[in-house]
Amino acid sequence: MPSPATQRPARQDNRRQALLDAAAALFAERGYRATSMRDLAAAVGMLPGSIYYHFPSKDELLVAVYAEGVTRIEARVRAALAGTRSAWERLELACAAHLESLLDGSAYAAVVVRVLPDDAPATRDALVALRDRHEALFRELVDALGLPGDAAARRALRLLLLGALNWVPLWYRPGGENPRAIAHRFIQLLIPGEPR
Amino acid sequence: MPSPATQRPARQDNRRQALLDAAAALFAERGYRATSMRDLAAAVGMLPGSIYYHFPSKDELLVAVYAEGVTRIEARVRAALAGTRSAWERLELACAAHLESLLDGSAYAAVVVRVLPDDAPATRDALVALRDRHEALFRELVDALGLPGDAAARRALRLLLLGALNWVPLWYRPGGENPRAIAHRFIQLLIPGEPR
DNA sequence: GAATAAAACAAACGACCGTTTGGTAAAGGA
DNA sequence: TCCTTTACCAAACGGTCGTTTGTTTTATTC
Repeated sequence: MPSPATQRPARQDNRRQALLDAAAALFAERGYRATSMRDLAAAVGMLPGSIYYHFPSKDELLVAVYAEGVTRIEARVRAALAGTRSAWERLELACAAHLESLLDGSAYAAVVVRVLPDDAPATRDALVALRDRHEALFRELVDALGLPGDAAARRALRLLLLGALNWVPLWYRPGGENPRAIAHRFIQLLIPGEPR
Repeated sequence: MPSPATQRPARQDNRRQALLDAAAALFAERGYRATSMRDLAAAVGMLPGSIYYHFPSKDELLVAVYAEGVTRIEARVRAALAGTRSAWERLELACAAHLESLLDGSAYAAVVVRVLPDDAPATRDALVALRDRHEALFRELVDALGLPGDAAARRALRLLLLGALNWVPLWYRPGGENPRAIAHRFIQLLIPGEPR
């Protein structure tokens, strides 16, 4: 018989989270290849070899950070959509939440757009699958707009928007417009039939 | 007295171009850090140390490739704009030319969006300056649209568009819509006052 | 054909890489 | 108390990195 949950060893994988956090910060700041296991070990105060008690390889560590990043972005976007609103409003809120994840948010989210799947070829498929999972959410939001045109047109809108959003970290400076304002501007540019 | 131009040593820097070409191809395909000087030397059939006769460092080599990439994209965009047309048509042609550079075109252009300025920190400023030079061209095109709204709105449109375009290589597959069609779809999504 | 410069070779430099191995202190259950 | 598991240290493994140095080949010029 399995022991009750309260008896589970509390000491298990204490530093795993610290490692993930440090890896996310370093990967987001310097990139995957520019971050060495020695950098990471120094950041959490252990020796390089000790990392391998918690993770089997650097690649697996990246996948773990990446998965956590996608999960966090998704959660933030879903939370922003909690109230039912108009389709365009929902899309704007999703964009704002996505952007906030990349810019204000934890380093995990930044890794998802900073580290390209080809940076760690062995993990390519895993990373792409994670990325697709998140993009499916935007597919729903765009489909809900009820726009004219075929599926290819909706796909174009989705890719246009996600590309623009994911590129923001390359030019964003904390002094300027905040993520919410940027999302609002982007959506305003895309709402049709409002010639003003 | 300087000798006439016809007497200038024709043998000067013969393989420099071959090196640049190979570097562009490798940087575009694998990224900057994933490409070693030994990979590059093997690609052009020389020994690693020989590269340093033509370029003082790997970083400088990247800057040279990057500059050539920006120059080629710019040239292609300007060529596409040769005939005078409406402002929106001009913007669409510029987008199509930009996309064709990234997708069909030489590897030089791909390096400009594949390699991020932070991948080689010492060259950051140089790469950013080159990128800005190219973006100024799009600033002109967007300003020429005569849109309502302030400069910040025009800036948002420019960054939205360039971000979306530069992200295309991450999802583009040769089988689907060609660069020209993608540019057309993107612009259609952005032309205001056409509710259909 | 000797002198000169261009362009490459051959070999190594020290530093750093991801990872492995074997040992060890400390905590928790029996 | 003994014993197992957890979590780490200490030290090294082979390999690759960007780069330097000294020498040699190759082409051009006088």
